[in-house]
Amino acid sequence: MITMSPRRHSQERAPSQIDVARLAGVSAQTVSRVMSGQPQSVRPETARRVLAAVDELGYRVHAAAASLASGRSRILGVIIVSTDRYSSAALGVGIEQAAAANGYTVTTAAVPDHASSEAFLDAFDRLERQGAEGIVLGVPVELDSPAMRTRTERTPSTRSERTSMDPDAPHAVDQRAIARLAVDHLLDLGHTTVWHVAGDTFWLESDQRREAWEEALRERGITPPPVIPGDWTPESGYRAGRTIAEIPSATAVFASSDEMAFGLIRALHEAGRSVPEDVSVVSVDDIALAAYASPALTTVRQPFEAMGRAAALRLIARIEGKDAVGAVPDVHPELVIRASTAPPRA
Amino acid sequence: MITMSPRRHSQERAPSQIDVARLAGVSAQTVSRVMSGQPQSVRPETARRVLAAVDELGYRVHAAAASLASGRSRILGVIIVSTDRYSSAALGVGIEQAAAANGYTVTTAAVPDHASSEAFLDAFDRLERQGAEGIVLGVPVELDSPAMRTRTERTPSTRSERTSMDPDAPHAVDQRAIARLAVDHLLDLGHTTVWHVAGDTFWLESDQRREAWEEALRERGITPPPVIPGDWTPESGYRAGRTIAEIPSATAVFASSDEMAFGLIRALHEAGRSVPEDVSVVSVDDIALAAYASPALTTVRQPFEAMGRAAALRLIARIEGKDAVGAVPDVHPELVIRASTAPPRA
DNA sequence: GACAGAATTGTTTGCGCTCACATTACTGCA
DNA sequence: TGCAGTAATGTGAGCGCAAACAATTCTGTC
Repeated sequence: MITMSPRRHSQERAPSQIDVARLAGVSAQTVSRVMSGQPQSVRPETARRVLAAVDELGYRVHAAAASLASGRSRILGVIIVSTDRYSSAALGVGIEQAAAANGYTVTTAAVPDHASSEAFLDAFDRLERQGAEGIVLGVPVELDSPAMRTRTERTPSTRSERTSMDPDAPHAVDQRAIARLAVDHLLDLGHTTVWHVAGDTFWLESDQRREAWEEALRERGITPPPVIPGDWTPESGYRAGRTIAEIPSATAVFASSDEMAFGLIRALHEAGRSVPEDVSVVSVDDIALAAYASPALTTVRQPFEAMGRAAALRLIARIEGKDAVGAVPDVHPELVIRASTAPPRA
Repeated sequence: MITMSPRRHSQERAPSQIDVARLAGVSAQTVSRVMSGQPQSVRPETARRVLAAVDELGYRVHAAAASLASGRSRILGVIIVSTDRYSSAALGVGIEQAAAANGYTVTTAAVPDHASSEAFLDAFDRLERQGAEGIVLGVPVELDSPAMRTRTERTPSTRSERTSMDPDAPHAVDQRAIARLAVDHLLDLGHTTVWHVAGDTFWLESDQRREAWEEALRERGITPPPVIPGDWTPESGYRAGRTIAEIPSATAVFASSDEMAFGLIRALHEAGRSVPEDVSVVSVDDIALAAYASPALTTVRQPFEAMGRAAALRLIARIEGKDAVGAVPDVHPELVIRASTAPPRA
């Protein structure tokens, strides 16, 4: 049996810039110039020779060395919550897309849902240590603590949601608009009030939607009914549904996620109340399965991929000090009317 | 207005090992020893002084420099398909978990679904350039091409699925077992045959399940009906459902994903065929919403997180030349019986 | 055909860290 | 008390690359 060193999986040292330079008959610096790709001052003929040598040797730039020498890593960090939730996944896809399109790599640090701020700071530190030039905060976090403050001053970061601090963050969707779209739709249908199944209060979005729901109701002179708590999951939606089923006067519900709407509707059906005949339901997200619920969900779509792309793009622009890195996509929520809403029974 | 350099977001250079060493009154090497954490030969008192200096200065190891000097990056690469599909997300969570637990960082490279092998090789190269010491292949890919071969020889990689080549890969779930679980359940219920809505044939799993489905049928002397194509999405399940609705003799269907089952059931209902009274449906995955379909889905659960953890763990073990990095979790599929299956009508 | 100015290429240096080895400070035991 | 042996720390070098600057080759112009 052949013994081999555990670490070296290649037979010999990987080719370096110098090997390429030697083979192409140029200096290492010229190789560097060719590899960095910019239409720099290298004669086409020279570049061709270098590229040929690169090809022959299978040379690859050593990112760590380049990063050390240049001070730039072109790494984007992403802090995500370790769930398989649709929204996180879609957000990640968008971030990755925008990063790749601009020559950035993304490295992720997952934290548990409801992570302590220590866990969060730790994730941040891990990304900084990796050399991340910017960090997308895909998790709710207190930015005002001294510890966070020093960090965000040091390395630029963007949250993927909009806070009350920067109400106009153009890359995050307006949560209040979401609630308003949902409530107005229900009210316009003729319902006299709208109940609300909130998302996990750990997330900023939850409160923002709840507040906007209350506000929309009050504006029409309606006193908001008590909030029914939830946590995004279908299970919590189911529990909320059992509560609502006991309230005969409830004919319209605004649920803060599609997944909760699935559970909610199931509970309603089990209690003999049909949707939308007895109870109308509007939810949020428009996941792939929303159209295949029974009944198909009327929901406020969030363009998650675009949100991810927008966040990454904004961050890259900030890192590079440019005003724009191509157009930052629009991230407006949109009401998708399907079959889970109807006018109240006469 | 204050102007500031675009790149430097910190006021001055980040503290380095030497700064810490100076403050603690030790050599840089000692700082290195303390930072690398192993219970090396450093007096507790010295370590304490170093740590205090680290804290005061806010020092962080510069991963790129460490990587350059040591030749080890402790980076795990992951190639994922850029969809928000539940399975990819959950797999990613598992990988990230196992990586973090072993001191590895993960960096991702997304490729479009149905990516060309060029796109795939490109993703691989990007990860290698980042210094990934191992790569998890979360995407179906031809491993036998010369280009892939040189790459996988150079840097260890693991696919997240099981191939026919290594039927015993202990970290990937046995797709044939999945199909068998589904088919046997249906047949045992008394159905005379089982129709199959396949997943996207781009994915290895699809074919493996289809083959096992055929085999299970033949073993009981049943000639398999034609395969109905699908691509994992609820839309494709819906199309398949319309096809099946036209076949009065079809009373049992094995759909290769829960999402397709949602579409399938919807189509069946629209055609006036009820589930499970007229048609029984078994699917695969057991996503969070499976229990909230109408009817609740009988499905073969795949432990995605565990699969991800297992893949990462195996890879790390390979990188470090160890036999084990803690226990590699079990990844057996499991039939979850809910409400979408029943005996055929008398 | 000579020269300024630009285009192209080369040389030197050091990024921040860990490795391998050298040195010094300790311990225990005869 | 002294010395071997070990524990704890320090020293020099170099990982692979890009920045800064220097040197060389090209233009085009009169």
